[in-house]
Amino acid sequence: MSWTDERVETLKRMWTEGQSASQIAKELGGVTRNAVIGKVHRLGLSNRTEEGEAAPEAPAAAAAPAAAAASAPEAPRHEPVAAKSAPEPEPEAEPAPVATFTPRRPIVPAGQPLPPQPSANEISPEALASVREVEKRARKLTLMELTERTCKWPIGDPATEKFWFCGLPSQAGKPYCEAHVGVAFQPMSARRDRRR
DNA sequence: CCCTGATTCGC
DNA sequence: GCGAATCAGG
Repeated sequence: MSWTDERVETLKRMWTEGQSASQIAKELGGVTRNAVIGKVHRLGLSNRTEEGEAAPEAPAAAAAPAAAAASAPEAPRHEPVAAKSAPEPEPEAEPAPVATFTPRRPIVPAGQPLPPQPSANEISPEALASVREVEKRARKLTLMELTERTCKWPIGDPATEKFWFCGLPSQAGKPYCEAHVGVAFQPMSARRDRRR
């Protein structure tokens, strides 16, 4: 493969959009991410900041909204957590900062469709027990250690040091490990004849 | 371990 | 010019 005008154009467009080198390489085909990065440098566009602009813009406050937009178009409303002792798993509440930060309107590969959002939050005793057991063995990953195959269930209070992500192997295509999938995705039947 | 971009250097 | 190998890092 060679760098035809068309391929270079695609490269420029995607790079400007904030796509990663590997994503661009995948899109183009026939090249590795190294080739893409090399080309990017030769083209002199390694600096992704727009021309002229001297505004590096701090991503500080933007993190949460960005994550929400990327992974959960409809962020579920949280019930105020009753007791601090029991971090009360939210029904499929995406941890706010989960999405990887990428600049410039990246085209998010589209995660899994969000499961139905149960309004009630009733969890089977078995599932709860399983979760408690699993959370003892949590890998306690930090945000940046999360990958597509690690459980992203948040554990603890984000406002304190005692906060981490489960990190156990996630179910294929799911954001959580088996135990947390069990509490995050509840079949209607499980909640059916429960009353509060 | 998964990923990111940056750099080097033989081709 | 090209890009694999390597480096540095989250």
